[in-house]
Amino acid sequence: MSQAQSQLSPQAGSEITVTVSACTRKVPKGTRVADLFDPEQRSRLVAARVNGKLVDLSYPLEQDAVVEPVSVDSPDGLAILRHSAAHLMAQAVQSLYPGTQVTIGPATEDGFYYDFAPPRPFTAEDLPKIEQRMRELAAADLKVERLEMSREEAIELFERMGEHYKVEILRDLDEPRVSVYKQGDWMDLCRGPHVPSTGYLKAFALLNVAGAYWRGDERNAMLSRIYGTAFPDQAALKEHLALLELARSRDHRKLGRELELVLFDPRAPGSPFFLPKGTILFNELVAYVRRLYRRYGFKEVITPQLFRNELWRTSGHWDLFRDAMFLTTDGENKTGELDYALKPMNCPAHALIYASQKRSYRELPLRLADFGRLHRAERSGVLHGLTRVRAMTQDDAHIFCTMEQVAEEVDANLKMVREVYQTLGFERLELKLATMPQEHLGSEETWRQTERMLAEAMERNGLEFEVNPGEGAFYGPKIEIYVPDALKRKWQLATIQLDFNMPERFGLEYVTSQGSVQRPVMIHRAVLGTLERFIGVLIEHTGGAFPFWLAPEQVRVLSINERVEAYALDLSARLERLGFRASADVRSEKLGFKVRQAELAKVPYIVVVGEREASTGTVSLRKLKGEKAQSMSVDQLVDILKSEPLPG
RNA sequence: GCCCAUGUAGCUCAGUCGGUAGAGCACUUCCUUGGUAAGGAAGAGGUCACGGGUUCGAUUCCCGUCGUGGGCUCCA
Repeated sequence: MSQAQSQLSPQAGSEITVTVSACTRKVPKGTRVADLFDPEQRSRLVAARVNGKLVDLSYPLEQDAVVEPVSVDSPDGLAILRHSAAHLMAQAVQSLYPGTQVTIGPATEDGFYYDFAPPRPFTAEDLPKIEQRMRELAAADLKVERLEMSREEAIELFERMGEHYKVEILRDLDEPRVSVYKQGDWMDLCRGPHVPSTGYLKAFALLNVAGAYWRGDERNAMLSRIYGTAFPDQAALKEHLALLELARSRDHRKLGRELELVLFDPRAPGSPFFLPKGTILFNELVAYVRRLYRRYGFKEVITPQLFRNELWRTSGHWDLFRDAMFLTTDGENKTGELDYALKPMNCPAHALIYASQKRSYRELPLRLADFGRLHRAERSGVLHGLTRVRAMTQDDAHIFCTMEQVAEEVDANLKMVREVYQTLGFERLELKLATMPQEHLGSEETWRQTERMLAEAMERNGLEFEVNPGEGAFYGPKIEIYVPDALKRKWQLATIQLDFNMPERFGLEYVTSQGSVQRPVMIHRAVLGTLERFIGVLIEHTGGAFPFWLAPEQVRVLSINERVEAYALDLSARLERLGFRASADVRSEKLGFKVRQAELAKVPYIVVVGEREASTGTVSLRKLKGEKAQSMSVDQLVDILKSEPLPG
């Protein structure tokens, strides 16, 4: 600690040159970063970059440097604020629950967490108490100090404090010197930087508790994680909490039930029932993809649900995917051996179709599409409404093509993906290249080569992407396409994957124009991905107000009284004959009540008819969320309905 | 699978410091025939998730199972 002190005292007389915001000036050696800024500027600063490296505001400048301020409003600044909030929480927790060890506590994309090893796991009831203590510690405006020491000193220090996880982290570190942050009497091993004092933490909230494994490995101890978030000011925090609230109100599990789209029953965990309205949504999406298939040259097939294990041994699923497969047998089988399995993927079935006849280069690319039902034995703890299921339907297809055709096929599928998401109202796509995982089939050389092909395809199409190392499927690398929804959450839906292994395992071949025999390449791809998940995301994205072509109920005719019941029923019948999903609400309820219910059901066109309309053959149209009702003839209404676009 | 929480009417939730239960909405019937987000009345509806244990007695306390939720891990 004495060394830390001495670093802070400037050597009188010597000067260094610093550049701040393109202005260069001389300051005494040892000047603290904070002193380069006037108090007004300083109030929004939480840290600085010195020659590109993030440091505390108390950092003493020892040599010439370029200094950039890091404001709390910048992404870096916000992350620092949240990291400091995590420290504040840890301090509060340790003061309230003695015997609790700290582990790690980083900032995340929209908040922070800290993993603790407490004598007893925390529960939600602990949060208000911790939050209150945090407020007290923030109000005390404790100075946050950075201490530097040797690794050995730190190990000794944390041993003494009984922080065994920190000692473990220290033992794994390479650096000879480490930093420890101190606020009040509380200390934590940390790289930093941090805000100058706890008073900077003005707006934070603790959100939930959860279990988490030490270092993310399920063989390790289960720790107790507390999630929270922090913002520069109360207004921003409130806004964030409001967004979380909105997300809750749009939860597809809630809306799915309220809008009578889906049902879950404990007797089929992870397996949604699609109710009549949900089935319309499902089938309309499938119909849309089928229209695209005609345009993009896919041929649809229907393949078996259940296969003998021999198939899975051939495909490689038996070795690498068996844990996630439902194994079964038939009632005649006396051996008890589970010799069949429900398919978890369609690809082996399509390989069998390919292999069922001698193939010529003239047939390629052969694009086989399949809406087959897949089953995967997802572990019970991961199931989540429609977005994480055990029974699923993908808009799955496998393209068998020559090596030379791969680029064109990947391009076409990227195009299809962009078309679909634009049509469905998702503004942006984020792409990732998922590379060779630990468990994989095929040589590393083939992997690197195919990874390059996918990267080049994205570059060729002017698409930016990140690399997701080790996240490829076991049979090949993939382009993962993430879609941010209306609530800024990201979902992986579409995917394009290259596969050189499956063709090998199934011995797939084609005859070239020269008469020689070649192995085709297989491309796995899905656009909506898993329909169940897609529908879950779409429900949350739209809040249940689907575009007209997807709306389970497109028009509802509301009668004002019994005298116009026949007119209302005739009208809805006529619209149904024209192919629209129409219904009539002729109950003896007040109009306001019927309007309310139709609005809550998110019916896009609400048509009101009373005696005025019945006598003139007109309707009063109220569009969902629409302002004023409009009067028009039935033919005009039909024209409006007919003008609603049907994509594809 | 693991940690924590949780399971009361179709839905959202009260409640019982251990003596087998209640509201609102929805549902059924009746009254009401109303002009753009909730008209009124009556009725029906529950093995308090399931299985054990403690107890004179368990929906309530304890244990287990299953489901659900928040995460971890995995992945579409």
